[in-house]
Amino acid sequence: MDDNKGKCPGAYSTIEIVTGKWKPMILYQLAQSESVRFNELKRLIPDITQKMLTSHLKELEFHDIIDRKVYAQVPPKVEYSLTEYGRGIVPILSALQNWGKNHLSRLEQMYDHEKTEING
Amino acid sequence: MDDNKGKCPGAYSTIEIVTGKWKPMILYQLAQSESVRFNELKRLIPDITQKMLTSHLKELEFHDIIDRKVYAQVPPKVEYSLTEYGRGIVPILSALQNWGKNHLSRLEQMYDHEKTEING
DNA sequence: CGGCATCCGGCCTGATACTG
DNA sequence: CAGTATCAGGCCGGATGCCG
Repeated sequence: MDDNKGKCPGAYSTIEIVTGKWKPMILYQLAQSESVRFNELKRLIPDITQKMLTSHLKELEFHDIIDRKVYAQVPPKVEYSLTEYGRGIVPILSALQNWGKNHLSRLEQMYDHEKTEING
Repeated sequence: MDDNKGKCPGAYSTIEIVTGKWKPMILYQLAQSESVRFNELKRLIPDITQKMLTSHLKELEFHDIIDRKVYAQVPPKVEYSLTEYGRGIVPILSALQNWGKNHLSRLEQMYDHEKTEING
């Protein structure tokens, strides 16, 4: 990793890429299948707006994390998929998820503990 | 905010915690030593403002990632350190950093390649 | 030394309407 | 189907000044 005087550990580039309210879930969904169409993604992530989905997909494509394949036909068809490079992020997502799940159950435990104290 | 019927990976809780322009670096710095004082952190992260440092530290403390130890004395002294729990994040930071470094060197390679093509 | 309060600008996000 | 365009709001981050 970067030395101290270089101040910023390389984490930022990753965080910048993974950050965004929906990017982790987009990547997660893409990691589940070979390729996903635009509206399918929208269906898989109901709360996302088209604008956010589009812009995030664009960013991810720019960073060469995902691949965008356009079929010149009517009706239009666009498929998104993780690039070989993008698959390198999956383990990080997993780590994030594992930690997050762990964290959530920890929170629940603390909550239960509180309840127990109150009820007991 | 998490699960849309279990579809959302727990990544969010982690991202929420680690996200913030400076949090990764704060955690990184704290991971380097047993404990760090407020102004020391500010010195280690020159570009951060006091406000951001304070608020981020508060959030991290709230999430039980870091410990805040106040010495009732003059001049005041406050030390921050990773909690045992917080140390669980370090591997994630490392993964982030590794991927980030990889990514950066990849970018450099692409840049060099472009230059070569232009110059050649 | 280690904060907090206030104000402010910009980016991120979102709702809605339109296009090829 | 897969976007683009426009407008609006809210939160994040930054600068400055005050306090124990």
